[in-house]
Amino acid sequence: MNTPKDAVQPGGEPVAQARAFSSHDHTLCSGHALALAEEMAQERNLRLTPVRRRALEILLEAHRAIGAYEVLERLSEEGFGKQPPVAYRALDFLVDHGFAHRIRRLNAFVACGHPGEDHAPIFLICRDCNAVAEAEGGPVRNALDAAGAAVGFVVERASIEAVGQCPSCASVAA
Amino acid sequence: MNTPKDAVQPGGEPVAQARAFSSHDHTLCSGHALALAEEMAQERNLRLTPVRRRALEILLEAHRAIGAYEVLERLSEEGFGKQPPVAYRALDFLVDHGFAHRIRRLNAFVACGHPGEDHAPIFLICRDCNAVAEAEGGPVRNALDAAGAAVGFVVERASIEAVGQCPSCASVAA
DNA sequence: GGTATTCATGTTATATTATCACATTCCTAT
DNA sequence: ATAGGAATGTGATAATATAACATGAATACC
Repeated sequence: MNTPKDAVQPGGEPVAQARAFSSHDHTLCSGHALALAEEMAQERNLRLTPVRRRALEILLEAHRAIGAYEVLERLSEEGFGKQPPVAYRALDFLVDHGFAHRIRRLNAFVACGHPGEDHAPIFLICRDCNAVAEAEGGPVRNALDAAGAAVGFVVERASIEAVGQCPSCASVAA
Repeated sequence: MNTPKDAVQPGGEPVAQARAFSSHDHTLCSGHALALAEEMAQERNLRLTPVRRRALEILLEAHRAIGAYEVLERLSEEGFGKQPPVAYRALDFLVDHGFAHRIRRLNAFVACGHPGEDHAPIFLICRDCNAVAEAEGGPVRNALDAAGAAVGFVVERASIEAVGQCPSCASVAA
C-alpha cells in the first residue's frame, strides 16, 4: 500500500494551513474522527462503505478543504473507481449525513469538525492561506432564521461563509 | 431590435417567481434601478459601458437569479461578444461594484435590490420555486463578525445564503 | 437457504461553469 | 497626437458536476 498521507501537493499554489485558526481541534484528527464516524454510522444505520470511509479519511488527512477531483484522484489511486461520480457520490453521502461540509465558495469539501453533534457551522476562509475554519454559528443561524421569518421564509439549510484574514496571516502581514 | 424582455424560458424547469417574497421591491424595477445605477457610476467614476449596462438590464428584467451563460446568450443575441468572458467580465464588474450579487449556491447572479446603499445582504432561496429574495442581513452579519472575532478572524466579505420555503410555496403546500 | 428488492458502485458520455492567453479597439490624460 | 491603460473580443481549454445505464453487493422477507 502506498502512503497517501505523505503525498506532496501537486501545484505550487499557496496551500492552506493544516490546522484551524487559534486552536487545533483534535476531534478532526484522522483516527479519532474516523472511529467516531464509524460509531455514528452504526447508531444511525448508515452504511459507511469502503469508498465513503476512505473519502472521509482523505478529507481528514488533508485537514483542509479539497475539491472533488482531488479526492477522486486519491480514491482511484487506491483501486476505487476513476470517474467523477465515484467521488461526488461519496462526498454527497458524507455531506448529507453530516460527516463533511461543502464549501461553496471554494467548490470544495471539508471534514466536519463536530460530527454527530447537531450544530450550525459557519466557515471562515482565509484569503491569504486559504485555510478554512469551521466555527460555531448558533447565533448567526438564529439571526438568519429571524431575518427569514420576518418575510415569512422558513430557513431549512444555510451556507454561511466568510472570507477574510486569519490570525496568523494577519500577524505575518503586520 | 428584438424583444428579449418577452423571451420565453427555454426549459420546462420550475421557474422562479418574478418577484421577491411578500412585497415587490420596485427599486429593482428595470427603468428606475438602471437610472440609479447610471447615477452611481457617474458619481464614482465607474464606466458603465454598453455590455455592462445591458448585462445589468438583463438581470433586472429577469428579476431572478440567472446564470452567466444565460446572460451571455442574451448579450450575444444583441450583438455583443459570444464568448464566456464577455458575460463573466460584465458580471464581475457588476458584482465588484455592488450592482449585482453572486448566488454561489445557484452559480447565478441577481441584480442588487439596494444599489448604492451600503448593506449586508443575505439571500433566501426557495427550494420549490427557486425564487431568490435579498433580505437585510445587518444583524446576521454582526453575529458573523463576532463569531470571527472570537477566533481572531477578520471578516471582509461574506456569503450568507439560506435555502428553505418561501411564503407562497408554503401556502400552496398546505 | 432462496429470491426479490433496494442500495451501492462502476462506466461512458456529456453538461455546466469558469478561466487563460492574446489581439484589437477604445478611452483618457497628457 | 499619442502613450498608457482599460475594455472588448476571440479561440482554446480548464474545472466542476450530472445523466444514464449496467453490474454487483447487502438486506429483508418468506
